[in-house]
Amino acid sequence: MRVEFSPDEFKVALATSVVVFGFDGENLKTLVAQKKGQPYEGAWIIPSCVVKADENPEHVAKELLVRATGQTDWLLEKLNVFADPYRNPVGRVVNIAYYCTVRLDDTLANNLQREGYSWVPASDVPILAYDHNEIMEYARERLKRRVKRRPIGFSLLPAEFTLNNIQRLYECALGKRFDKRNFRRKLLKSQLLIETDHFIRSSERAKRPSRLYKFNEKKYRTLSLRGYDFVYQ
Amino acid sequence: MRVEFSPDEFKVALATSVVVFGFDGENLKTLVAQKKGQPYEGAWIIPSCVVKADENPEHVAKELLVRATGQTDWLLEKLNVFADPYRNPVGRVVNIAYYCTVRLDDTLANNLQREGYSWVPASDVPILAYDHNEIMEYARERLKRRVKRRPIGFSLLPAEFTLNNIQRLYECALGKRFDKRNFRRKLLKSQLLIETDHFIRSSERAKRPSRLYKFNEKKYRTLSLRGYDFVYQ
DNA sequence: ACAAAAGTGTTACACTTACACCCATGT
DNA sequence: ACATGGGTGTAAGTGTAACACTTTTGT
Repeated sequence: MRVEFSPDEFKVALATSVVVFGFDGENLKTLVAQKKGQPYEGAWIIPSCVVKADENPEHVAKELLVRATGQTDWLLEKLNVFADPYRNPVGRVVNIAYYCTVRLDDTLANNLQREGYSWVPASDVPILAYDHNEIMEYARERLKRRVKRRPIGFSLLPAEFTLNNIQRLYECALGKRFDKRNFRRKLLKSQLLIETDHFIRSSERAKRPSRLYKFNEKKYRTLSLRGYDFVYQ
Repeated sequence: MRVEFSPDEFKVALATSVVVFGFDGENLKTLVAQKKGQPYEGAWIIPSCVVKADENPEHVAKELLVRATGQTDWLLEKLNVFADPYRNPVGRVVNIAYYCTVRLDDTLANNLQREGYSWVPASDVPILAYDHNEIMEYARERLKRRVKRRPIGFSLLPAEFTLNNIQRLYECALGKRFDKRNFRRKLLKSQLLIETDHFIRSSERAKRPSRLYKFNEKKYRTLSLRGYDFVYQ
């Protein structure tokens, strides 16, 4: 068991990647970028950044998102480290990956487009450079677990949403279908939703408008404190 | 988004730590070591090791365990990375942590003692150097989740064990008590146990011997393949 | 009027929980 | 005989899953 470091052991570089998930009302999306410069020029990658030896990877990841979107309130969660010796051809680079969820809206989409990012369906991610598909897969699993265990879904939805929206989101995130009646019953029983007086038409073809709900944050905080878990599986 | 590395960004060192859990039939234990040399001489730490820039951290972690115990079949699971910039006073050291479970027996205990390791109760870990208490806490949570979700408990038990053993193990790992009748019913229904014809007396004071069971690995493999989750919470 | 999606209840079954006594054995 | 932990069953309640029709609205 050797835990002393000699100077020539400080030879590793750090990178950070952030998997961002968004939901457009229909499908779950994730953010990718196109790599400039060698190696892998033009290849798709997860938004990523070099971390210098004196930097905090989470800060660097946050700054990356702030620059890309102009938006400042990012709640990142550490995913894991990806550290295969030969994952990067230029040398030993250890990647510390994060993930987060975001409310997709037009301003955000436009800012990102200007910066060269694209949203792709989370269920159909292209081949990515390095080991980024592995990181993406890991993030996907984490999202599944989070969605099952707490009402994280709300961070992907607009402030007001329909029960159909949230059911669709859960179906995308977990990759299965739910019975409408059972889903609603369970969700409403949790008291995490507040019924509003607003209605919206889900599409051109839909005639009858559907009711909008909002997230009961106060209730959620109370439930969390008591160790409540949402659990939908 | 900068993903090009300049040579002077390869300045970070890697370490790996392995949290090892064992169960002695009564209590859940974890392995600690005493640090030699500065800094933190004599402090308790999680078994840890330097990872050179061309090494695979999981291999290094495995070798550490092989050296310490003489035992070679280690199934490590990556926990996470611990990468605060100032977690190590000698420079930027990024720690990639693993955990594993082991059947505690006398040979193992003796080998470890010779190497300067000690088992401490998992519920009462001393203050550790660096951010090792944080790593330990993280491992503890992971163990909880694993125990809930799959019959990982068996990897902590001897080949044959009593229902009281396994209940005690679950109670230690999850930090709560279970009703004996309900616990047994649930466990036996899962068909993951095979009843043997062997009996053992749990202690000097116990008069009636209790029946030994063994793990039904075949059944488990079938169930796993079908996406079965053990789930005890 | 019709097309489209919104919304709504009931029943059977499985699982969970709470609970207390007799049994087998060694001393 | 008694002390010790080993072992067992039942009933009430809760949650889950399967199932199809009516309502509202825009065109």
